[in-house]
Amino acid sequence: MCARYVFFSGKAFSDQFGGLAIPDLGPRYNIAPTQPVVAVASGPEAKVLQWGLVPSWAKDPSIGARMINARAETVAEKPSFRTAFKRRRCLLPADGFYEWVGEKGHKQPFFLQVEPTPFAFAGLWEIWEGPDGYLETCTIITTEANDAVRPIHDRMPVVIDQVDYGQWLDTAARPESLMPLLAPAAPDRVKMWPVGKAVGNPRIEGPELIEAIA
DNA sequence: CCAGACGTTGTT
DNA sequence: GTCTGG
DNA sequence: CCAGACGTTGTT
DNA sequence: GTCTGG
Repeated sequence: MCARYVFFSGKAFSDQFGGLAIPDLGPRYNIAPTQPVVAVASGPEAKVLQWGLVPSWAKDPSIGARMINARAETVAEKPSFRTAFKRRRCLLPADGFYEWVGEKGHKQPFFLQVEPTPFAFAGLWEIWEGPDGYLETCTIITTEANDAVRPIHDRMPVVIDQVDYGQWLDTAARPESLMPLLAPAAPDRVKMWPVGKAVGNPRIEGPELIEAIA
């Protein structure tokens, strides 16, 4: 899964979009569900979205906290995601993410990167209309882990390559043509190392969170 | 027909 | 133990 | 994912 | 909003 990630700066990512202005929320070393995140939607258009997709039909937006990931294998069919998969795909820029290994009480966090950085997660976004206005939210698509990640986890976030940004954000793209983009990244692009347990607390933030430990 | 679900992950 | 919030 | 709450009434 | 279960 992908439930915590890192995004240092919009500058390098902006260059990948020919200078598109990216909102500055960072640098962030511990982005957690329900928090605001940077995304690029079709256009391309940069947006700030709340992490945790709230379907348009939801009665209560609290469901978003449990919709932080969508499975690539079923995203085109699931009622919560299929509308966004057809019409509201996005890219979520990132410099890395975290996974935890081991049993509760003894979990060891790892920091993982997919080179070259920054990279972009495949995401979906949605609009929810509540009594106090509109809420725009998003989710990160996951797929099976590649050989590099599998030793620590069986799922990983989908990374869209720069060459495929246009296709992923093309509102006219046929859903079938998008499925090949939802494959795991090549194993040799993944770098990972163990980090301190402080990252577990979503209120702790800072570059020391991604420093390798012995 | 209406009522109720609609999700992922990890763990057991 | 389980659910909610970040 | 982990951290933190998990409840009501009355009073200040 | 749409689908499934009763």
